[in-house]
Amino acid sequence: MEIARVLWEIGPATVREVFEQFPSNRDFNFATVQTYLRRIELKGYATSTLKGRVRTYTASAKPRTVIRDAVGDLVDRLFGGESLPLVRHLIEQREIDDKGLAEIRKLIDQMEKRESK
Amino acid sequence: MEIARVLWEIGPATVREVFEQFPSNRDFNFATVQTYLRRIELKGYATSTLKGRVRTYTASAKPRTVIRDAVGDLVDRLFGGESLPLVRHLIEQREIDDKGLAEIRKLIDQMEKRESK
DNA sequence: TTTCCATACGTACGCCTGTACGTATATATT
DNA sequence: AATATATACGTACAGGCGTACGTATGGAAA
Repeated sequence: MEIARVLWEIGPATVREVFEQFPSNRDFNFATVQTYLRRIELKGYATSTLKGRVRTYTASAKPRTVIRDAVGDLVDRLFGGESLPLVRHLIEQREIDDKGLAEIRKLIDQMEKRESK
Repeated sequence: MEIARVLWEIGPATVREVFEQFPSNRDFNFATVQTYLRRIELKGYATSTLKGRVRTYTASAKPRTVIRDAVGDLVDRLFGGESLPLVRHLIEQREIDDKGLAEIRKLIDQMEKRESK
C-alpha cells in the first residue's frame, strides 16, 4: 500500500524513483521496493515496461477502488459493516483538527443538498 | 477481529457461545473459533480460565485500543497518516446515510464546543 | 579493456492468517 | 457399563506479507 500510494502520487516511475520517495525514517532496501512493485503488478494494480535496462511501473488500479476495498474490509472486521462508527471513532478520538471538522461539515451540507435533488 | 468483536459484545463467553453468535452465512467450524480465541489470548487481547471442562474467554484489551491501532495502521498505509481523507472518502462514497450525516454534524458541534472551552 | 555500479529477476525465509483435522478425555445418554 | 458427544489442545498447511539476499548482466568509469 505504501508503495502503491507513491505510484499514484508521482505517476509512472522507476524502482529507484519510488525508492527515493521514502524518507530516511522509512528505510526500505532497494530490492524490497523492487519486490513490492513486482507483486503489485502481479495483482494487477500496476503495469510495467522495460525501457533499456530500467523497468518503469504505472499504476493501473484507481486509488478509489483499492481504497474502497481496503476500507470496506476494515469496516467489516471492526464494525460489522457499519461505516458510521468508524467516522464517530475518528472524530471522537480527535484525529481530525478544527479545519478538518469545518471541512467535513461543509461536505455533509453538499451531500445532503445533492441527495435531496 | 470478528471473533474479538463478539467477545466485546457478549462479554465473557465460552467457545460455543462465541461460535453461536455467527449467523449461518458466516459459518466457521467450531475448531476454527477455538483457534482464534487461543490466538487472541496469545496476543494478550483476552484471558481465559478453565471451569471444569469448559474454557471461558474474557476480552482484556479494550475495543477502543484495538480499534485505534487498527484504524491508525490503515490510515498510515492508505493516507500517509492523515485521517481526514478517510472521513472524506466515507462521506463522498455515500457510505453514511442521512441519519448518520446528521449525527456526525451534531458530533462535530460538540467537539468544537468542548475544544473551545 | 578491465573493473565497478546499478538494475532485473529468481529465490528465500520467518511470521501471520484463515481454516481446520485428529486425538485424548471427560461428561451425558442409553 | 458401554457408547456417544462435546470439548480442549496439539498440529497442519497453504497463501500472503515484510523483508531481503544472491547472481547475472549491461553500461559507466578508470
